[in-house]
Formats: sequence, structure tokens, C-alpha cells
Amino acid sequence: MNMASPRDKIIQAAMELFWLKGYNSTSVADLLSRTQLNSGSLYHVFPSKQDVLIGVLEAYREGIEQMLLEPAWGQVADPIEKIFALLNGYRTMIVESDCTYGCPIGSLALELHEPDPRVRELLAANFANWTAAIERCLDAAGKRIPPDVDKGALAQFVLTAMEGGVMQARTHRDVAYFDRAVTQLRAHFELLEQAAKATA
Amino acid sequence: MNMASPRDKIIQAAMELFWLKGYNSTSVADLLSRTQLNSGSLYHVFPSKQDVLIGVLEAYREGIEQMLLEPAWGQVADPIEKIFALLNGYRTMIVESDCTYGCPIGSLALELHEPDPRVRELLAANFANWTAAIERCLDAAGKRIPPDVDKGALAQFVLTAMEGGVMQARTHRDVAYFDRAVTQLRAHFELLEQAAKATA
DNA sequence: GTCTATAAAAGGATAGAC
DNA sequence: GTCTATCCTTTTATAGAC
Repeated sequence: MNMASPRDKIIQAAMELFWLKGYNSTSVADLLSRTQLNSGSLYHVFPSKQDVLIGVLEAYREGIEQMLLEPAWGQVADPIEKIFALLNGYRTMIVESDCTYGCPIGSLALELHEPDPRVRELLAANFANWTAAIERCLDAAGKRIPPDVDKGALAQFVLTAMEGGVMQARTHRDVAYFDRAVTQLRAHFELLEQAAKATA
Repeated sequence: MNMASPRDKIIQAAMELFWLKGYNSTSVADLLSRTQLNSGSLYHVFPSKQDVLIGVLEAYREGIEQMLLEPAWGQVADPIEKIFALLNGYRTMIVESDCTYGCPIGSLALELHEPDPRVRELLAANFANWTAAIERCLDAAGKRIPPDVDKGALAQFVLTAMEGGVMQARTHRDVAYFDRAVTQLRAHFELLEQAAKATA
């Protein structure tokens, strides 16, 4: 039996539709149609469409471990390989979507030009959680990273490479653009590991 | 006197408004208001709003030298410094916009989820021209880059870093996120130059 | 080529019964 | 909490005179 509350149904549908079509191009009618709810139910839970967006961003924020990190890291122990396993998870989504995949957070971050403070905070929090997870990997890598490297900045650079790679793969409809970004990042990590060894 | 044709006025206004508000959030009425034209004039030149978008993307494609590269490279001779001068140009725009700056092409690339083939081609062509310019710098850098490095992939990586850095600076409303991305890219180039020297 | 008026549809949101 | 009906605005685009 289906115990999903109207709220959960709407968040679920909105996560999918905002990802597929974007926020502006998803109408409240789209959400009602997909959830089989009536407008009264939606507006009873969410005073406005923007409140649905806030709910979606909160759901992504709360779900990063379960939805993103655990699936990618289940089989991987090495902390640096965890980083590339996560990136490979994105690669899978790119391929499975015929290169139309966009990072849900990154896409919203660029689509919304004058977001509410609350919305912007949640976008930033999602990025911050993502890079914090990478930074934990870098910390776990210990002396394989030269000690003078700013690990927060390097973690952020991994997100940068992911977002830029996803953007270009999607625009060119060719996963090779993502692969090249990851290859360059991998080369950077190898140079860092060599430098760490040389000064050890 | 003002010799700007209605077409030029509309393209100019659309470049500004699509950048400020995005494509979907810019109405035809916004374009008419800013250009002081009437709808008859606009639709006489552009059969639909999407044709305005195509005109905008063509204008960016044609104007990359004059609008972007020449201003950044006027005083810079060193090919690798040209790359970072270009990135510094983006930094200036970020700061001048109070960290609301978004790359016009990158923002459109992520906002438009199901673009017309023509629109997608133009987005891709804009990215391709940008990375081609970087690749010319890398070629000019000669032996400072190790010969086994894929210069096309590295050029693309520069775009990746720029787009990812802009996205995060804008989301966090803090140029430091852009600066950190550039710093990491700079570190990568320095490691590459060291590697090139070591094997010379 | 440009003007005004307006069509036609879609959008977010609300009212009031149940 | 959920239903239906509908308000009101905005939106893209067109018609037909000038």
C-alpha cells in the first residue's frame, strides 16, 4: 500500500520535474498531474511554488549520504578512489540519460537569477555538504596530499571539475567532455601524489 | 545620432536581460520596454522569442574576440598568463556584479533543458570557440607544457574551472570560491611546467 | 516597417463547499 | 485535508490599419 503523504509525493515529483525541465518550466499543474493531487492539497502543504523548491533543496541536503555518497562508495575503501568513484557515479547518470543529465543543484543555481535568500542558502548548503564529503576523503588520504595544499580549496576544485564537466557533456551531448575533465583532475591528483612523495 | 537598427537594439537588450534574468524570466514585453519598440517591430525581425535567443548566441559567437579576448589580452604577451588574464577578466565581472555574475553561455546551457538543435549547437559552438582560444595559448606555450599532455583536454579543463568557479562564487555570493578554483588551476599549471622542465 | 489592439493560452494562486 | 471551479495576471504571438 502507498503510505506516501501528499507532501512526500509532491517533493518526489518536484525533484524529478525540476531536474528534467527546470524550475521555471515546471508548472504547478505539472506537479498536480504527476502526483494525481488537486491544487487544494498542494497549496494546503506548500503556500507557494517556491516553498516546493525549498522542500526539494532540503530533501537533497538531507539525502546526500543515502542518495549520493553511499551508492558510490559502497565498494570503495581508498579515500582518493572514493572521489573518483563519486565522479564515476555522475558519469553513469550522464550516460544513462543520453547526455542530458544536469546536476540538479548546479542547474538550479544557474537557472535562478534572483533567488530568495532562503533558496540561495540551501543551494550553497548543498554545495558545501558535497565539498565537505570530498574534504573528508582528502583528510583520510593523509600524506598522499602535500601538507601545504589547501584541502578545502582542492575539495572545492573537485566540485568545480564535476560541474564544469557535466555542463559541457550536456551541451555537447557527449560524455567525452566529462571524461576529459575527470582525466585532467586525475592527472592533477597524480602530480600532487608525486610531489608528496618527493618531499617525504 | 543613433543608427542602431531595431534588430541590433533587440539583440543588445536581450543579451543584457538574458544575462540578468535568464531566458525564461525575460518576457517579450521586457525586451519591448527596454528597446522602446513595439511588438510589431520585434516580430517583424524575429518570428519568435527563440529566434531572439539564436541571434544572441550568434552575437556572442561572433563577438568573442572583440568582447572577451582582446580586452583581457591587450597588455599580456605570455601565452600562459593570457589564460589567467582571461580568468581575471571573469573575476572582475564577478566583483563588479557583487558576485551575481554568471557566464551568459553557461547559464543558458543549464537553464534550457530541452533546447532546439540550433540553440544547442550554438551553445556548443560558443564553448568550442572559447576552448579553442585557450588551446592556441597552450600551443604557443610550447615546451612549457609536457608533450604528452592533451592540450585540447587541458584547454577544456580551463573552461571547466572557470564555469565551476563562477557557479560557486555566485551561489555563495563570495568571489573567494572563484579565486580558489583559479588557484588550484594555477597549481596544476605549475606542476605541469615543473614536469616539463624535469624531462627536458 | 511600424502602430495599436487583442487574441488565445498558460501561469500561480484562491474560494468556499464538503 | 481535499474537492471543484475560477479569478487574475502574464505570456507569446497575431491582425489589420497606417
